[in-house]
Amino acid sequence: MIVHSEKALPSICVTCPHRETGLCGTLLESSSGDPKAGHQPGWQHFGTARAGEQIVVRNQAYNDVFVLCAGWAFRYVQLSDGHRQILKFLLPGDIFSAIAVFEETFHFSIKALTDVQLSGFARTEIRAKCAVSPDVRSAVADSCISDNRYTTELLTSLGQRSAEERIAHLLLSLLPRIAARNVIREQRYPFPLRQQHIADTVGLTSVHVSRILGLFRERRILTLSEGVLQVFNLPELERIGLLS
Amino acid sequence: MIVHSEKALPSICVTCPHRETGLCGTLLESSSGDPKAGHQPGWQHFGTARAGEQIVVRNQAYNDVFVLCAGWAFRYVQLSDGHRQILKFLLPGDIFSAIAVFEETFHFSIKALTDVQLSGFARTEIRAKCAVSPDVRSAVADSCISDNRYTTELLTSLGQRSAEERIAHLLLSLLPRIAARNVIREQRYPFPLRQQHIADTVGLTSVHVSRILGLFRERRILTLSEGVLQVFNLPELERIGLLS
DNA sequence: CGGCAGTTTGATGTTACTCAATTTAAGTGG
DNA sequence: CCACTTAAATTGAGTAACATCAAACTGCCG
Repeated sequence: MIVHSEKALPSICVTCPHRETGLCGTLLESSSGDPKAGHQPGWQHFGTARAGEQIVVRNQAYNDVFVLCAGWAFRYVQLSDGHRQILKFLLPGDIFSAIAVFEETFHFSIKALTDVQLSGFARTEIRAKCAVSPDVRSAVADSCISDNRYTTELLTSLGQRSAEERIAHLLLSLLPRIAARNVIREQRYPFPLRQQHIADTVGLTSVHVSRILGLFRERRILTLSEGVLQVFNLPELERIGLLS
Repeated sequence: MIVHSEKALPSICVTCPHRETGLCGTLLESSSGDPKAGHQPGWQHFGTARAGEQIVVRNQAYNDVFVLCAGWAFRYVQLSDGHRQILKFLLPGDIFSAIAVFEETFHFSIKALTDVQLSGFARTEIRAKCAVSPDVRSAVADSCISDNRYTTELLTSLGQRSAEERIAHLLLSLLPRIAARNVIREQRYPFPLRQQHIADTVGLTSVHVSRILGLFRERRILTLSEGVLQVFNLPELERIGLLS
């Protein structure tokens, strides 16, 4: 049930910041024949944030639709008792939330996991483009759909699966997304999550996550340390985590 | 964090079937000045299903966008080992899935909880209307947004909350939706879910759900039997289930 | 009356949490 | 390069929450 097909890659903004040649993906391309025409000041901005910094505050109003250009971030909900549910990890090219095209406020917060670069596009502009360009429309719709699908999978994982299965499933869901953005050699994936992040995603404590990862290591399935996830036995990992 | 604001009521199709006067909501209204003009054969169909019947099969292609007209249904994912995750309960007026406007296949199944009546609108027609009418566009967007929001809440509930809290939260999320469609006297809500449905929604066993409901009954918070949910102590239920 | 689906209850088992101590890793400043 | 500090990961022991299994009970319908 893992969503493997990431539709090639979201072509939005992956390479744009600080590059003369950057085509800023569907959004900019669609605005006119010339990609650069999109880079008018006033409706598009670049920004950066340090690791750990909160970028988006839940229920606060924003006039921009944001896209992550570099680094990792994550959507989450912070509860009053200190608990935190992480909803999704964002990788370069991901829209913070496709819903932002229609709504001013987010129903989750967003925090930078690593140092990040991001772009903001004025909502009014995007809506205008949406009305005109089928490409933009379908880019937004696709993002909405894949969000929905992913959330559903995670929900199913939390509701019906054991700790091992949830963690395996989470890792499996991230592998293709990482691979789409990095050259992977010897099954070594750049992986900036702390065990606490995994715990907050799959609804376990970091202590328990540590134990499960220890098990995976003992069984020579994978190791996770120093920001690198190395997978030794992918079939076994899939056997554990590929719910269907 | 409960989504209390249901935007009055989705006005789509609540009253349409078998009624001369039925205005079939935004979709039909928008098509022309005359609501009845929408009721052309060929692009709109009515249907019924018996309680327990599966209406939509996951990953199967449909040409219609469905709306529930009467009765209850639910979205779910059936796993190979017999586990089932229920994603959302559908009440009269609910679109089966707003995503269906953009995609042919559903990433979940749908089953009738009670006997139901439903309408199908040809996707091509809806897309055409979408392009033309801002009302239809925003109706679809709203449904997409509220789906996303609801799924996120349930996810957070499963990931971070105890059995009591999850069940209380689920009930609280249903109350206003039921109240928007029924006259409620003495806090008695029509409530067709079996304990197994609750269990499959919040990721518990039906045995455990029974125990928790027993506790709630002992503490005079609520009773649930014979298709009726009666709430005695709403503030207490909210104290338990209103995560924030 | 018997049968069936759903609920309740009890006894027991397992999973995952909590608390706390220890180890490891990564800086930081001398 | 080495103490010192700090965040993260690991480990162990005890506990709480929830699952599992099985039996009994309820209401309903033929």
